[in-house]
Amino acid sequence: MNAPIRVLVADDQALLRGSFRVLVDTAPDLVAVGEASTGAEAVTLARQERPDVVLMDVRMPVLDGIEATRQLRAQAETSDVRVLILTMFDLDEYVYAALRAGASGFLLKDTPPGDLLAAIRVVAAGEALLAPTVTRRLIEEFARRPEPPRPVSRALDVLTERERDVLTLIARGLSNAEISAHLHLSQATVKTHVSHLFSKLQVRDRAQLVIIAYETGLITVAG
Amino acid sequence: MNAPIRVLVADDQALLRGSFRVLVDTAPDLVAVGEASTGAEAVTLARQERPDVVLMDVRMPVLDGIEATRQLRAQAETSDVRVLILTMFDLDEYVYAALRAGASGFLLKDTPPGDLLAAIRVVAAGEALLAPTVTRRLIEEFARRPEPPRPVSRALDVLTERERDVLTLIARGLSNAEISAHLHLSQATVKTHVSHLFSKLQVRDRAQLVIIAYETGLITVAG
DNA sequence: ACCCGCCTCCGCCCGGTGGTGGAGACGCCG
DNA sequence: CGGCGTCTCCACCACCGGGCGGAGGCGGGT
Repeated sequence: MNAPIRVLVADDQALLRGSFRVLVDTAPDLVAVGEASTGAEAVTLARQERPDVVLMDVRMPVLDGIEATRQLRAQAETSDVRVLILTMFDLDEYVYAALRAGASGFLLKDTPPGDLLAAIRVVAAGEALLAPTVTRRLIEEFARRPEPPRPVSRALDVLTERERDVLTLIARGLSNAEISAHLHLSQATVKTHVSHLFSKLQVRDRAQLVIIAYETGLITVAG
Repeated sequence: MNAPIRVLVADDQALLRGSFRVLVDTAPDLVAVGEASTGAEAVTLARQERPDVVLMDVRMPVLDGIEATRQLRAQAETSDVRVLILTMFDLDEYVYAALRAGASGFLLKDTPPGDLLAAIRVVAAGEALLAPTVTRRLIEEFARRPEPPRPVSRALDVLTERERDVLTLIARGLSNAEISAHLHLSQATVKTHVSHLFSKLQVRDRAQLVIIAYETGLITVAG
């Protein structure tokens, strides 16, 4: 059998800390290697005890669980530690911040003991696990966010190649004169293309063209 | 006791379909209400049988599970159906596409029977559930999305509140006249604000203001 | 050969945009 | 109180931007 999974419990409530410790030690393949009552303590203890998993409360004095997670994951010595966040409240801010801080899991404190132990094993194995409500909202957030299949082509494939060139430069902030120089065209030609862009894209002025360029993904913010 | 959870099984392999059906019917609170061997079949059957949960394979003839999910979630009559994706492979493309299509869960076919039944109950309750490996990668993907690190204030905090108002409307494509109407100002005032924006932000025209609005995050693409 | 779409260019007109300079009202603060 | 910043408004002017109509070359498709 493999070495037991080393678990560190960080929570400012002694009672909860104790019961988690007992729970962990009832499992033959898990061993509690320490308790911390603040985030700072958790970080230093983790350096000494080298746990595989830290059960971390969100709300703790001195250093909250989110920030403690961030520090653990950022420091070379402890960056292989998996953090399982345990909280009373599954508030969005907590969840997103925790996941970004590098947590591998997010469970509510009313999780059945057996599930919690299973979660520790999952997290120790390098996988991740979330409470169902958290999963749902993460999915919603994910689905709502970044639609890579931008309707780029959808809206812009009516344009000719040249028109797309001009649109791109407009979206870079160039004037008609600058575009004509840039593409070795006369200003008249540029104006023609611009007019075609207006009618094809159903807009009024170049400012609205810039909007379309961003909204369709022809231009991206970081670019 | 509540009414049993109605489950529809969609998979092109008859053997698998059958065993899932048997499994579902062993649970007293679950009832299998139909089987579909294609995505199209799943969609039409879901309209008749009104299941609470559809167990959906990704790879199916005629209409794949992703697209079938999208159709189920899009149609008013079946949009309250929860879809639980079951697949052999937890490929990234499948996962992301499925979640965006509106799936409430994503499990591998080697999931223990008990876990699968539990997952069906979770999904039927309106929550969500993912296989641990899927969860891990969703979190990574989510964390990698570099949250709007608002350089907004950095560049735009030299602006007065009113100027930001005007900038926002410019970035929506409004003309000076429209802005004046929108903010109950005279066009002269709007022009003043716009001029201030030009000098403060070191740009030449409103098209370039739109660019800045997007680049600083004052305006975001999804909005 | 013919048509059609794209790219290129031209002239004319005019209106919104943008530059400059100034002014009054209000609230804040030393 | 007297400055200071913000918000509001005005007038004048120049020019770029945009609408409109027209035209020629060029390549692809029927």
